[in-house]
Amino acid sequence: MDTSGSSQLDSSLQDSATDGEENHSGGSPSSAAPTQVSVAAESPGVTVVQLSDGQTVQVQGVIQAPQTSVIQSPQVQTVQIATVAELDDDESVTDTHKRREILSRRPSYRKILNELSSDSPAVPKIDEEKTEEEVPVSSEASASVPTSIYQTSTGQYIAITQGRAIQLSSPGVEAHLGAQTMTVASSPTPQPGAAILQCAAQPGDCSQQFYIQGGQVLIQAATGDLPAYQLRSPNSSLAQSIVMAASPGAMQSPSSQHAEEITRKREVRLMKNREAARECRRKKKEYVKCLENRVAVLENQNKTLIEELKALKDIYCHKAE
DNA sequence: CGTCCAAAGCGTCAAATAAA
DNA sequence: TTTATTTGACGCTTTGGACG
Repeated sequence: MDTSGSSQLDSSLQDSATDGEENHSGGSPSSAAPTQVSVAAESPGVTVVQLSDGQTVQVQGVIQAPQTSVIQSPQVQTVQIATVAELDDDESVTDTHKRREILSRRPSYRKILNELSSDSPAVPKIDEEKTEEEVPVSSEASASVPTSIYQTSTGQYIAITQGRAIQLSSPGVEAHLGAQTMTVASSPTPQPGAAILQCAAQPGDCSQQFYIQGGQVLIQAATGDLPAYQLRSPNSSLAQSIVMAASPGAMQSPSSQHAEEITRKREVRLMKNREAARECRRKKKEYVKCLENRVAVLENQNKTLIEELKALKDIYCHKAE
């Protein structure tokens, strides 16, 4: 009777967790070893969670149990905890500020998910640099056979051919006329000095052909008139940001070069932030999924415990009669 | 088929926080 | 202290479904 209940609890927890995992590509954080906590429902909508190290936190609004839990189990419930939402209202500030205060106190998704995955090597760490640009795609129309094809996050295709030619294809980017020179500081390649990239317009289409000295790999490009790129050495996974040293075609005066420098820095900053925002949203979605999984697990757990309690009450009342 | 609307996504800014 | 990173907020665009 009671054993069936607990086994059902285990299986339901497992089912719920694996159901959620299907949504994650690289493995769910919820598959990580759980943090040992004890849970007590203090007030409706607020759950007080005692961590194993004695720290007490409040989790708000995860479970809205219709009944108050009355089970005083001798054994500590083990659940996984994803985050702590510390919600201290302060009437002395404006609503916007208050909201911002609350939200800004929230730990980063990166930290939360890293905590969840810290004990499970199968779960990839969040801060690991993703190399999704290195997913090969079908070879495009190129005169020489490309040895590597990369897709940037902006949808551009970069093909590196055997002859050290880098072809950048993007429907949205106009071809730059003339040659572009990019300087690379502290190149990891054996080649001394700066790497030179030349960009020549392809008359037939909007693609660009880059010739690179030193065998480095262009791995990322941004859309826009003044893109920023990353170079990666073939024998090193360490990417380095590079910048356009000259705008296409024209030599410039120092003042306009300064303006160009400012514009370029801004472009690089915007591109970085763009990528960061994208990544942040991805983390947030993952985090929300993780919480939803946890809600499902805890709801199942609550339901099972309520049923168990009811059964025990029945037995007790039967004996008393 | 065109219009409306809600949801989702994206880029940017700004503030908070972390790291150097 | 300075610089880099993270993330909420805001406005805009895109997308998909409902409706006439």
